[in-house]
Amino acid sequence: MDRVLRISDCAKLTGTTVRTIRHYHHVGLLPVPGRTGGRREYELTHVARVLRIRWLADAGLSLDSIGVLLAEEQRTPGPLRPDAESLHDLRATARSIEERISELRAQHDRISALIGMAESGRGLRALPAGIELFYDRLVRAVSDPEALEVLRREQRLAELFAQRGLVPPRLGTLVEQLTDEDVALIVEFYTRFAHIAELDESAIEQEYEELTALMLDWTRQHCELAEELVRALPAWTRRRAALKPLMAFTVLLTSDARQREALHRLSPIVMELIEAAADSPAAADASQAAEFPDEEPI
Amino acid sequence: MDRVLRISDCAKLTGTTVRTIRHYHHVGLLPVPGRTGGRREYELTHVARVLRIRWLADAGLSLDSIGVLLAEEQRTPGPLRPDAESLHDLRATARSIEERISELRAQHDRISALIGMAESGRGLRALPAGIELFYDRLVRAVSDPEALEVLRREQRLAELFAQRGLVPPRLGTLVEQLTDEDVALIVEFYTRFAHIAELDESAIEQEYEELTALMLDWTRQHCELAEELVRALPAWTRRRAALKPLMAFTVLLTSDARQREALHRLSPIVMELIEAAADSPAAADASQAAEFPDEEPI
DNA sequence: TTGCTCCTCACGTCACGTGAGGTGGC
DNA sequence: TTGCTCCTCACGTCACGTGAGGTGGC
Repeated sequence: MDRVLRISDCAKLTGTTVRTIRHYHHVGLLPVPGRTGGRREYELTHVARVLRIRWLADAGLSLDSIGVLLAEEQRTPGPLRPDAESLHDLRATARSIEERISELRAQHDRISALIGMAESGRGLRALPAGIELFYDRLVRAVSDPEALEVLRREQRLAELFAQRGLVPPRLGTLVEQLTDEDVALIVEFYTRFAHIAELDESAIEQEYEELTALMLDWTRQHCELAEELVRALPAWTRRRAALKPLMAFTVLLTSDARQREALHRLSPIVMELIEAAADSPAAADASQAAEFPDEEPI
Repeated sequence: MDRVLRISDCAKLTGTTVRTIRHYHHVGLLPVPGRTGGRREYELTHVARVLRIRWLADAGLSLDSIGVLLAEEQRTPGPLRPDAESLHDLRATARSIEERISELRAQHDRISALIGMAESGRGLRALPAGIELFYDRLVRAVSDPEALEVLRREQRLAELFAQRGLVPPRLGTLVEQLTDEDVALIVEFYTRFAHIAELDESAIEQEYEELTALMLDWTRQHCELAEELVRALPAWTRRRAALKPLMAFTVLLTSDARQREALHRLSPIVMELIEAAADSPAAADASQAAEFPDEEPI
């Protein structure tokens, strides 16, 4: 008198598909019922089992974990009582769900920014708008063509760094605080850097020192802003070791041998400045780090 | 003088792996550079291309979408300017990320509940605690062994329904409002239902009608609570068509033919009551629906 | 006889990870 | 000579979806 349940009935009653039922057979989660004329005949126990599987799967558990959990069921009927190992597994799964959610949130932030840029017709740029504007300011202030070329090259490099996630949005608002005086100084720096190759061998050593002094002076005079700029960087880029690959990258974009040499001379100074700023007491606040989380080093 | 970039350099500079670089070659996203002695020699263009790919991938775009987007780049150098189709694709991707996030949030809610139950030693149950307690109340109030059996069976059924997500937590708090008087009425109902098979053929028709009257009376006297109970159900279960498979399920658990017949007689009444409550003006508020979203019908 | 459901392989999904087995440069 | 990196297949991942090709019951 009992109506026979076919696989399609089982699927409908459990809100799944025929293929899902077969898959659970395949991975050994669901016993294969007896068959008549080749057709499987399901019973209520199968339906109940599938519902349990789906219930746990809807909580994000893998079929493997479900298998372990339901194996314990065999020994103790009634409500599932996960052992210590399964409880650990549940917690691990919960954590990985949380991680996945925050990854997806980060993705959503990024794609929303992309959509915003596409809609505004600005085109997709990795650099924050504030930094783009800052480069525009510099370009307007530069008269020397060689310096302009160096500047353009550096902007391309900055775009590449930004694509790697090394340029947090905060940096864009910070550079807007720079005065015309600051800009003039930076332009002077770029111009002298661009022409370093034309100097006599004897004058170059002197020029290195003067360029270094220029940087140190500015940093000393704008101590707070400089520290804020450094602290806006992702934490791992502030460590000396991490800057090495970044430098390698920069050097790759610089074809002139003298300019490369200059970079090799100047970079230790920059690193020292950054380390000093990063080690200052105010740098220890965790809020910045949370706002722009670390990524793996290059 | 230019240092040759090996595939490992390219991977390091872009923060990826050698395998990832090769994969991008394989799917045609990244041109394969020339080789010397079998080794590929990468240039800055390759590095820049990989960085762009990673940048977009980190925003959640598929490699296919990235391919389309970067194909537009060929025609117009400089910043990417997605056409209407790509913009549409960006929006679709953003939406699917949002959907995925809310799925994962639902999963997290469920697994958190499971962990809570496991920690409290209660065992994993799909039924809200309030409903478990309600069944305990009923069990204590029942003296008839046959009625107890029907009750136990119904609780098992409720657990299965709960695993399918048909029993929102809200229902648990609602049933706590039921008085001892209500419980007595429900116990009477179960007891008479359990003994329906023992009646004469002639008396059965009368019993059906009296059981129906019992239900209708209670519903009329507790109009508000009854409506709230119905509205707590997921929206799709409140439609007449959706209840059919649920009934099929219930009948499956009922082996006694007379009880089945009773179910077939009583179920249209229940459906009418539910439909009436669902159609009442107060039922149109969307907040309930959002709190417990619809799932696909069985 | 025509649909319908059922059956068993078996490949596809998405973005790579992970060996397997072999070669070239220091 | 020993590591190290490079190369090219090719299978594995996770939970099924989607045909392919064939059979049994109404």
